Amino acid sequence: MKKEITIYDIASDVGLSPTTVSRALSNHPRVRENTRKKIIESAKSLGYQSNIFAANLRKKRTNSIGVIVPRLNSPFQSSVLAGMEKIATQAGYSLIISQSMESLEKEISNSKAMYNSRVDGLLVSKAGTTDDLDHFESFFKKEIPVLFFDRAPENNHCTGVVINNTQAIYDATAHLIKMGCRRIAHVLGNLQINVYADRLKGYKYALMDHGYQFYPEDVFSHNLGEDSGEQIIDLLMKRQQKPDGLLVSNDTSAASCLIALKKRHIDVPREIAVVGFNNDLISRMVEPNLTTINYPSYHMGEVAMKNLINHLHEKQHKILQKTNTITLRSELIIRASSLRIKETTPIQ
Amino acid sequence: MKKEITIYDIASDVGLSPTTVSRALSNHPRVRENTRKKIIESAKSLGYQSNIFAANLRKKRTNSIGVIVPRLNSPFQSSVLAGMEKIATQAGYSLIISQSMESLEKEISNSKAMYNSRVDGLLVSKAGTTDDLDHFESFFKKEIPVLFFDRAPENNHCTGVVINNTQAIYDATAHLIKMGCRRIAHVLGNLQINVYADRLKGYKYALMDHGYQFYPEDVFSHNLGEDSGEQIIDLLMKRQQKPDGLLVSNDTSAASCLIALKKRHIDVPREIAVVGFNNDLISRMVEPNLTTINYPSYHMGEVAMKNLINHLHEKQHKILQKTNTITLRSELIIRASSLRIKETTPIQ
DNA sequence: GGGTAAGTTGAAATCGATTGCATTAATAAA
DNA sequence: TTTATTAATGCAATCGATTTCAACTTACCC
Repeated sequence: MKKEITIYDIASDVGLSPTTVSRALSNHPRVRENTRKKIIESAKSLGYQSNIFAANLRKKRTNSIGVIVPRLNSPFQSSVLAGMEKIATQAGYSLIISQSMESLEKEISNSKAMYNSRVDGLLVSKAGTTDDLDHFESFFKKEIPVLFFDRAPENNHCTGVVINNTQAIYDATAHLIKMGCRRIAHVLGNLQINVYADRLKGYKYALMDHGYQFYPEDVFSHNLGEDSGEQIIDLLMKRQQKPDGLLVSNDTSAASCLIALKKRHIDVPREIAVVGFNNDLISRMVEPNLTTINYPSYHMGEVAMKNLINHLHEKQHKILQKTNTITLRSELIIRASSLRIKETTPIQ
Repeated sequence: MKKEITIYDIASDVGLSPTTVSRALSNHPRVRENTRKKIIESAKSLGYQSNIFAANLRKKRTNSIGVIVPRLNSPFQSSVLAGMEKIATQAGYSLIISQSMESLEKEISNSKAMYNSRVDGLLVSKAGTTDDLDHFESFFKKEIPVLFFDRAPENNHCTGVVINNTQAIYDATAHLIKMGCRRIAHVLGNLQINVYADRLKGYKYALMDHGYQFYPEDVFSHNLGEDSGEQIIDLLMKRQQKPDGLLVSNDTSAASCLIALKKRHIDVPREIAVVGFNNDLISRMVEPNLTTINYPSYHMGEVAMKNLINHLHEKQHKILQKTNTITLRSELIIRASSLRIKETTPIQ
C-alpha cells in the first residue's frame, strides 16, 4: 500500500507551507495567482487526492446528504431518487441512501447511521408505521436540517415537500361522478400513513359535495401489490351493491384490478370505471389505458434536494428562512379506463 | 451549536484515559468487563456519538461502498440497488450512490468523487460509452476492490457479476423458432455495450444452429424507451419480408411494441410472436402477457454486494482469493405473447 | 519470595486538512 | 524617507479516534 500524498508533500515540493497549499487548493483568495498555479501543478504531478475525512473532521461538514426511503425498489421512489441525485451531484454533494422497508425499527437504525455519518442534511419519506419523530431528535438538536418528502409528518417544524393528496383524490372522485358513477369504491394503503388518510378525506369531501352518501364499506386498505387486483375485485364483486367506479391508490394495483376485471369479463369503463395513482409507466401500457393522477416524482426529488441544499447554504450565511410545506402540482390524467359518456347506465 | 461529546469527555467522566474509552467502545478485549460497562453507561448518559471522520482518518477505512449505475430511474437498477442496500446495511456498510446517465464523462467524475470519499469498495455498472477503465486506475493502484455488475468489461482483472446474455437470447431465439417463427427480428440497445453484443451473438448462434439464415437488417439498435414501439413496428412493417418473431431487449420496449401492434390489428402471437427481457412488472401486466427472460436483479444486487464485502473482509485477513466472473441464472419465462401452436402459418 | 506471564491501563504520536493569528513583503500615501 | 495599508504566507493549534509502546497490576508457579 503506497503512502498517501498529502498537502505536506506538496508543500515541501514547491517550498511553501501546508497552509498556503491548503488555501490554494480550496481557491482561497489570499494566495497569489502564480503560487496557486504552481501548487496546483505540483498537486497534479504528484497525484494528490484530498482526504475528505481530514477536511470533514476539521470543517465539521461532510458535503453528503442522507436519504431514507421506505423502499428503493419502486418506480415512484427510484424516480424521486434520480431527481435528487441529479441536483445533489450538481451541487457537489454525495448521496447516502438507505431504505426503511416500511419498518420503524429500520428507520431508526438508518437514521442513527446517517447521524453518525454526519450527513449535512437528511431527506426522509417516512415508513408506514412511523408516528413520532423521536429518532430525528438528535438532528433537530444539532440543527441538521431534516426535510420530508411525499410522506411528511403533520404538525412539525420540518419542511415537507408533498402533493395535495386530498385535492388529487377529490378531483378523481369528482371525475368519476361526472362520468356517471353512482357508487365509487376506494382502495388505499395503510391509513396510518397520512398520505392515505388525506386521500380518504378527498374522497369523502367529493362525495359529500356532490350529494353522494359515504359508505364506510366502500373504503378499504390493501397492500396494493402487483397481485392485489384479484383480491380487490373478488371482494367488490361479492357485494350486493357493486361499485361502478373504483379509485385505487397506485397504478400497479389499479392495473392489476383491470386485469382481474378483464378476466371476469367486466367491461372497463362501461361497467366499472377505474382510476389509479402515480402515472407510472404501467398506466400508459395497460389496456385500457389507466386514468390516473400524475405524481411529479422526479420533480419532487429535485425540489426537495434543491430546498435542502439552499437551506444548507443559507445556514452558512445565517439567513435561515423557514418554509413549512411545499406542495407540488399533481393533476388528473384522464384516459380510457374511466372515460365514458355521462349517461351510461350504472349498475344498480 | 452544542459542542460534541468526545471520548475525552467520557474519559474524564469516568476517570480513565481516552485510550481505554476507545477500546471499550470498540469492544477491544483488553478492557475489563466492569470498566467497559462503566464506560458504555457513561457514553450513553452523555449522549456520545462517535465521530466517524476522526475514526476514518485514523483507520483509513470508511465502511462505505460506492455504487455507480447508468440510471437510478429504472425498474431493473432500482431492484439491484434494493438488493445491495439490504446486504450492505446488514454488514454495517453505508451506500453512496450516483448515476452516470450513460455518459462516460459523468462516470469519470462520479468515480473521482467516490475515490475522494475513500469508499472501501466500488460497484459499477458501466455507462454505454465506457470503453477503457482508466478512470478506475486509482482504485486499482490502491487495491480498492472494484466489482462490476450487469455491464461488466471483458478481459480485466475485476470480478463481474453478470448473467449469460448470449445463452439467454439463444434460448429465446430457439423458443421462437420452436414456435414456428420463420423470420425473427432482434431489437437491442447500443451495441457498444457488451451486454447487447453478447445477446446479438446468442441470436446469431441460435439461428445458425437451427439452419436459419442471419439477415443483418433484422437487427437494429434502439433506445428501447417507452415510446419505442411505434418506431420499431413502423420500421418492421415497412419491410417486404415482415418478421413473425420479435426479440426486444427490454420489457418496456417490448410492451410498447405490443401496443403498437395492437393498434395496427396485427395479432400477437399469431402473426408475430414477441419476447421481451428482464421480467419487469409490465411483462405480467400487458395483454397478452409477455414472454420474457427473468433477470434476477434483486439477487444480482445481493450477490454483488456480498462478494464485495467478503472481499473486503478477506483483504483484512490477507486471504485474498480472486473470482473473475459470477454468472447468475436467468431463464426464459414463456407467456402468451409467444405461445402458439407450432405449425401456425407464418407470414411469408 | 522471586520471577514470569497475563491482564489492564495510559502517554503520546498519528491520521491530513483547516484556520486564527502572526509575520513578512509589497504597495500606497504622506 | 517614513508610515500606513494591503497582500501573501507561515506557525501552530485543532478536529476526535486509534494505536504503539510502555507501565503497572494481579495472578500464578516453583
